[in-house]
Amino acid sequence: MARAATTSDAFNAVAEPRRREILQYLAVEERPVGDIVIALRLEQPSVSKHLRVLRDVGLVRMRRDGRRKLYRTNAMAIRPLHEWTSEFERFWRYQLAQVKERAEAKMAEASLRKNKEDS
Amino acid sequence: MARAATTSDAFNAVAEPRRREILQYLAVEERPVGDIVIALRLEQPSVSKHLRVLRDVGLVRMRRDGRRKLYRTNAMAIRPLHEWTSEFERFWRYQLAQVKERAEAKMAEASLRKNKEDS
DNA sequence: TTGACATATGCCCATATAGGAATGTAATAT
DNA sequence: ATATTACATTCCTATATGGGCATATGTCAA
Repeated sequence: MARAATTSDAFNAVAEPRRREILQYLAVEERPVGDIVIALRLEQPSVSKHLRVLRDVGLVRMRRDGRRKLYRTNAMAIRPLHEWTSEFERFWRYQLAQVKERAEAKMAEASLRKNKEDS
Repeated sequence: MARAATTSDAFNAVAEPRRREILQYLAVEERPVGDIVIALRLEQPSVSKHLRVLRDVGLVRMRRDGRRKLYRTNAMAIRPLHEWTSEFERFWRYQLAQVKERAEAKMAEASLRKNKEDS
């Protein structure tokens, strides 16, 4: 079997670099498909397909405006990803603290050696 | 073309549910492969393959311990994902504020109608 | 109604897996 | 040296895309 369908999971949807770019582009305000095509320099069918995936997982919302369709990022749908990554925050904070501690211990040691030499 | 190789990007690596489970399992402390196999009920070759992907993108670290190999999540490598999702935080906060505001406006309106009826 | 404009889909192809089974390999025990 | 343990890798297969191209669909203008 291959990887689970992108249409069933936000994690898979944002695994695609272009889709991440589209989400950032549409985060501020709604835009028609054509704007995305120009801004990100992608083929129109390609943009439509990515938008389809993003819509299916709820990462973007759409509303019609005449012959155009305005898309916009649904930031709320990104929260689950944010929360998942947050679970690791205390671990990397700990790692950072360790690195700092070791660096300081090294500095102190070097300082001791220096005093010994000077004496 | 298909999606970019998982081995080149942390976003792709965590798109796989099993790999996310492995990362969580290995976040607290280092564990040998066999423990992962038992804890997550996966085939050993499958675990080795996932670990290979995770290692290639730096999401886990490994050290030998006799005939075993101890793996551990490298939380720092998850920071980029956390930061990417954080870029959307102000947008979902805004959305939440909007929802709250509308709800309150509705409540106030209903309250007004109620007073009218009563009078 | 016809035509232009804005998007969405369908098709085909090449590629990237994930899982299963079998096998290879490194390190330790006897 | 040989068996055993603990992993890693390879081979094969079915499936899931993503891009390019052509075409269908929907909406508004003349």
